Amino acid sequence: MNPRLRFAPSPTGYVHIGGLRTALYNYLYARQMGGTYLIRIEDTDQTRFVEGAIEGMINAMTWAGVVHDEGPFIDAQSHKIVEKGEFGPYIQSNRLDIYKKHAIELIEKDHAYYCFCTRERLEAVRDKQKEAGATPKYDGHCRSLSKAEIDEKLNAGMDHVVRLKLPTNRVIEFDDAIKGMVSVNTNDIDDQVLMKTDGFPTYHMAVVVDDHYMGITHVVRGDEWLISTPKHLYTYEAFGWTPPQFVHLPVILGQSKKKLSKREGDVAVEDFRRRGYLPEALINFIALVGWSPEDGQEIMSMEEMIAKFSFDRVSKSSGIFDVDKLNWMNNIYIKNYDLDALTHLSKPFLINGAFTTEETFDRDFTWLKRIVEVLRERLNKLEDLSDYTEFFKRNDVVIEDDEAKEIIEMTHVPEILALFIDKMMAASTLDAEAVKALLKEIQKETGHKGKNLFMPVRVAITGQVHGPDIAIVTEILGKTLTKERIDFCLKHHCIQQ
RNA sequence: GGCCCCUUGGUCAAGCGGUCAAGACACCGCCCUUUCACGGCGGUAACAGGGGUUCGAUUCCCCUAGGGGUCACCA
Repeated sequence: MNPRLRFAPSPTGYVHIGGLRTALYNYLYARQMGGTYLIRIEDTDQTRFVEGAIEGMINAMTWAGVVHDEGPFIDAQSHKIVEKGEFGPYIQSNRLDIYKKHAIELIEKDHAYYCFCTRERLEAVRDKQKEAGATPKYDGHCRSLSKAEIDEKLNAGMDHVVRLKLPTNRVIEFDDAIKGMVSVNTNDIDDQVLMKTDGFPTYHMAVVVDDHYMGITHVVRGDEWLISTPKHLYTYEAFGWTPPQFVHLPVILGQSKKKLSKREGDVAVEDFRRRGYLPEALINFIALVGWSPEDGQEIMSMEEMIAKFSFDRVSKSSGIFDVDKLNWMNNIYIKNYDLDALTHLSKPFLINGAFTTEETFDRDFTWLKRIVEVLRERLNKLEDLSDYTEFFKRNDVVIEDDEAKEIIEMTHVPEILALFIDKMMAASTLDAEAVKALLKEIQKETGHKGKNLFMPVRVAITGQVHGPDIAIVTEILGKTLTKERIDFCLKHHCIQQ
């Protein structure tokens, strides 16, 4: 059978980093098996729908490189959502008739029943159960209504839901691809609401029906669904359908060992994109939270992950999202990225760092590329470009700390700087090599060398005691800017002899 | 609280009865470097606890503890 997998998000906002991993694992397996990966939108809760969320999610997934074969896509021309694939509609709110028809089928087969209990009554029942120290559970009030009673209430137009009619005291067991054998007694599960008062299905109804009709062979989803799987299994049985293979993924926790949440920082893939994480790095990293390949390789392309992925190497326990390691990995990708492409990706941060503007970017491209080239090895994320180039934004030189202050105040500094300016202005070309040669000359002429020579120049130009090779910084700045800065420094920070 | 799942260094993780218990991130040294970063070399650091089974348990079973999930007309 041709494997078919799906990622089924609710359009309630952004794509959570955990959702990205779920989608990725679905994708990796589908690709490895030569199967199909599709996206289905689970928008059965009208109250939680967020405008534009579907588009946002599709964009985010596309950016990450986890691209689906079927489901909703954004049309390049109209920017409207269009569906591709034979198994649609892929948006659940467009499938209401299907769910309704199947709910009725279940009722007719006596595997589901109408329930007319009001929310108030249900709440009261729950409260009473809780008070008595029992587990809250539907009390089965409407389970055995007579045909006449049901018809009467229905005809009277009473609000109702449809509930699954679970058998009592039956153990439902299944073999999860990651967790292994899991068994739950139906006595511990509720008669799940399948159809809501508003005519929409609940998740539990919709997944089963959709996964069946969309030919889903492997349901790969978060751990939070593990407990409700027996309900789904029973529903498959009630319909007489063959259930798919279930694969429940461990959750991703934040640094505080709590479920990764907005409170702890970035959780949306859009956030990582905005900070200048490369999609290849983010994907590579997130794949490794909960899975590792047999050969232990850590840096992997999508193709390599597709080749190496397997569910039986996915961890059973939850993992912590370690930003330090993500940063390390992102740096590796940044260092090895195609320089032209990386420079383009760096555009917003270069603009922010005041190297260029929207208008001048193309004109300055070669120069900007050089900047990215010399800075890339120290970037954890493209966003850092703004920090590392902070000093370029100013026309004055701010002495960073006491260490820098001590250096710039040394008595021989004005002499060196004056010489440096003279020689620099006289130079025909000012590339890094020329600057080095020129510093060499100063060394010969003044006798100052090593730290005593290089550091004053560095501090005079940048105000800092660290940073890229000073010759390269000079090359990037050019004659005019370098001179301006040194002049400023001589005037304001140096002790004149 | 009931039910279900999980438990190797600070973190990600190899391991699937016999290993000096890999590797990576982070951290700490040293080297490279006329700064920083990169890179190279090295180091600190773990099988939650208790019972079994076995010639032998990190590995299999049970109990305890801890963590997580779930108990909605949310997904």
